[in-house]
Amino acid sequence: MTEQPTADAPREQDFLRLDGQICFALNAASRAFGGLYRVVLKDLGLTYPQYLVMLVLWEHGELPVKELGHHLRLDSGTLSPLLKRLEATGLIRRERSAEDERSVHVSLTDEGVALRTRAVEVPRRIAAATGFELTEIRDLQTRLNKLTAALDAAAPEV
Amino acid sequence: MTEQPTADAPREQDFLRLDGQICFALNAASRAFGGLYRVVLKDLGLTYPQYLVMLVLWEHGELPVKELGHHLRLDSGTLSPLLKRLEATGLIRRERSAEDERSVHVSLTDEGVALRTRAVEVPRRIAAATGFELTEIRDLQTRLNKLTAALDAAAPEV
DNA sequence: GGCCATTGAGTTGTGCACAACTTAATCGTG
DNA sequence: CACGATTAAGTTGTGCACAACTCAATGGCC
Repeated sequence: MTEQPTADAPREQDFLRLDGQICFALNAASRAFGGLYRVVLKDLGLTYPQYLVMLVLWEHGELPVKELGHHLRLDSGTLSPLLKRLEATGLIRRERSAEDERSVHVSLTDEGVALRTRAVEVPRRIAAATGFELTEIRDLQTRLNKLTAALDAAAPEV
Repeated sequence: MTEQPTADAPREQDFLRLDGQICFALNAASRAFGGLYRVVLKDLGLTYPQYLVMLVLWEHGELPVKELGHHLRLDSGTLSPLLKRLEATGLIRRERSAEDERSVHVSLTDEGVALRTRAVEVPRRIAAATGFELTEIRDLQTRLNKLTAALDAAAPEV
């Protein structure tokens, strides 16, 4: 591995510079989005993770917690309390499955279904705020998904 | 604005699909990185946000909390307890400034300085795990920084 | 000099992420 | 059928992110 002090191959000491860390750029962008969503979602009475849960339910309808977690990459440790809060606000129902008593099915209440019509505004408001072209967004998204897949694949062997 | 059902201009109902949300891709990638760092940083006894603080201190030396927060986009509400934990592990010192008693200066202990030699491994192990070319990483990073800047600029007016 | 707005840290409360664990239901195999 | 392994959800504990707040120090301005 040849390492010369160029833009593409930084010197040894540069590896620990904060502004050279892709993860920090990712983290910062993610939090910046969070701030934006917090403002936009306030009207709907949702936090950002709660909004993601609602997206999945609007798209797929009733689902066991396990499936929900698969879509969102979240485990029951995160979802259980979050779903309880959503149930408390009256947007979803949680019911033990009759066929398999281990599993809990999550479904939308009428109120939860109704919220969708108010939520269609959200993506457009967010997209407008980024000021990015849609093609650029899609491209970025493709790369990020590739990156996530690579990280997931690498995780077990690190 | 013309909207036709092509790949670049999805139909109305597709706007609420989870897999169409750039923020989710970002969020997922960020958490996937988090999992990787958790494993790698375990040896150093650091969490990922603590590692970021150490990066800034290794790069800039002694800094007031305010400056640290500026680099990391974090406020005192997040930093104060985090810095206390780092102080408790003996990696940093926190000292009230003599010139301005409102401000607290954060500096590295000998132990904190020494940790750097063990940390130089981290970025390479992470980079290896991504399996991405360095140029691709840099490109992605540039776009993310642009995105973050756009979001920050948009935030006040949303 | 006196007064008030501003500033920097810290505290409190809420919610999320995740590891480690518990509990109960189900499955598989002899 | 019995019994150990597996599975799904939930609980507990730690740490981070952030809003809203407190408190003390500072600075500006009359």
